[in-house]
Amino acid sequence: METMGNLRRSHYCGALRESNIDETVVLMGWVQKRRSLGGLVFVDLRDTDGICQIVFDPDKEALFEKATQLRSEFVIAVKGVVKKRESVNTEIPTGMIEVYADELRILDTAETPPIYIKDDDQVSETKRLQYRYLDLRKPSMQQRLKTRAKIAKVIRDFYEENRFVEIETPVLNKPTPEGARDYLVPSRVNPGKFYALPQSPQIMKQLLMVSGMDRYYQIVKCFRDEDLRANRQPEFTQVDVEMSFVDVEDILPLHEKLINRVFKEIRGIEFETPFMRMTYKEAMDRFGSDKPDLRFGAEIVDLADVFAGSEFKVFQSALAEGRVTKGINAKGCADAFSKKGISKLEKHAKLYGAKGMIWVKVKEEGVDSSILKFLTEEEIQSLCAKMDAEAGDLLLLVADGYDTAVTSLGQLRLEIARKQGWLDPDNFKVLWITEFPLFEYAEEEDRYVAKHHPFTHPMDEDIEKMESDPQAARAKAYDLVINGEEIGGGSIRINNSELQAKMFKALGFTDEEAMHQFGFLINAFRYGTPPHGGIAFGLDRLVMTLTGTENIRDVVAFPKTQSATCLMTEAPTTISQQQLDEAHICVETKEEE
RNA sequence: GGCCUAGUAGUUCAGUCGGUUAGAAUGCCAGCCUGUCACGCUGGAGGUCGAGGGUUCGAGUCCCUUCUAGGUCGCCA
Repeated sequence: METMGNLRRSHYCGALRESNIDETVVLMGWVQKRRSLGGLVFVDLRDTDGICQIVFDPDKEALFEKATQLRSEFVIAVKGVVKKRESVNTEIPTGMIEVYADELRILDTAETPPIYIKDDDQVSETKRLQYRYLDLRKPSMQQRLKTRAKIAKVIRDFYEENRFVEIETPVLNKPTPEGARDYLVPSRVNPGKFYALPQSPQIMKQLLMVSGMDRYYQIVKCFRDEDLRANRQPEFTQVDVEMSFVDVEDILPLHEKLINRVFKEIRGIEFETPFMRMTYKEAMDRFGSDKPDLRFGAEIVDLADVFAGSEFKVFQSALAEGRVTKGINAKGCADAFSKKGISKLEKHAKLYGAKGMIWVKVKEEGVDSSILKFLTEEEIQSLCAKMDAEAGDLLLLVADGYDTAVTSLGQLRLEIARKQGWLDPDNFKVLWITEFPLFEYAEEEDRYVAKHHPFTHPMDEDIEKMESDPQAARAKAYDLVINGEEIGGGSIRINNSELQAKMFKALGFTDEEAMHQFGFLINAFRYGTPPHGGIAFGLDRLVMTLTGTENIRDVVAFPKTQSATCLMTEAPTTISQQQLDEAHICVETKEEE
């Protein structure tokens, strides 16, 4: 085995160009590929910056012999002279030149890697996660991690310029029964007691406003012990922000500047300001979602008028029972979905609670429909007019409760867009969703819970409704949505003890319960609290959007599987009895039945 | 907790109605090859068909159970 000795890297592999011709360089990296032509050996050398071709000439006998021993992923140092290539490779940036080796040191050998180390691999997620350190050698993975770091830097610079102070908040916290499940940490010195890892630094950042820190930000890990999704990991990174003496109109414009700065730096894109705003209600009405994807149309249309006098039972009973009839127009899709395709769409709608789905195909020769025999000519005319339908369009209708109808139609809209390739990853549509409901009814608990969190300020004109009509009370809460993904969200907080007490009461907390859970915050608020509010962005999702990937694992160096395990380290694991004893934990093992 | 998909060579996959010794590509190993860059040519090695049980003369294939990975609903204040 050889060492670097006095050799030191002079250039990164990917950096060499024709301007370096005749220079003597030292490169270090991994053997991507060795091509031996018998009398000539080529090596593609890879480092974090790119790939460069090395040539070994048989005239230098010992060197040549050594080069033939090279295998994939050997780590080597090469000293040589940059020369213009006899035959260029236009596929790579360094394709005009190559390095004629004078010296080769094998710094480490390597076993044959269990997965391919190239971007167009087809290796399963399981293998990639098991050998993550090899997977991360791929240029695309390195690029995404670098982009992630750059995004974080742009964000830090922005907040520093705007008088924000980055402050670290505790990782070991008081557990909160509200909200997501906590990850718990036992305290050795306090037998039987537990910390919780932060779901978000929410309360701490509000206390920093009470402290007079004025403007806080932090790029911080948060933890939620909930089931995973393509865009959800149990630990994730939040860009967490809080500001004093502000209202909604101060926070949104400032963060439009931030988003524009990030998109400009990373993608060269700037959005028109102010960003589009849409109320929660409008988003639900038009898109059946509080995170609408505006890259395509097919908006939800209310069809109550059209079928007011319908003979069709489903529409009749819908009308009678206070349900709604709504539809979307999938432009030009009449021929895109066969009987089977439409049946799949209906199945998709049913996933979201719809009891059924009606389809209408508009064609030159007339309409075809699953309920054709129930439709009068007048209704067809009226339907087509209302939905702006022309020949070639596919109309999908759902008659159901409001929530089910708009949600299932909103999901159908997305499913069709996916199938039809309407979702251009390089087309960005950004908007704010505002005026979220303050409360949400939790059926299993039979009470109202905070839609955002219990410190969210109601809209000034809706304060009365907290008691009189909780369902209708709106909050000073907002989400930033890009291409159907919730990128961030926040709210103005309550800064008045009386209003906070009213809020806890509306949520069904007794004074004792409120004091027990949030006493320190309630106490803090007694000593002068500025009006304040904030926002938090999901850094992982922002990076996903900017790098055009749909899976959060692509932007996290060492992610967890869907069952929240790490295939590489095999965390979590059982621990020794000694560790359990020290933590004062007794583990119950289920007996085999 | 529910639903859907997948699990066969190091890797990615094919494997028909249950029937001979489970195939391909790629990777790997060896030999040949002086301008390759998906190098080429020749040859070779490589399999607990995720695991367990069942049906059958016979199971990669059918049935049951289970594990793992992915997607999703619930969940994610």
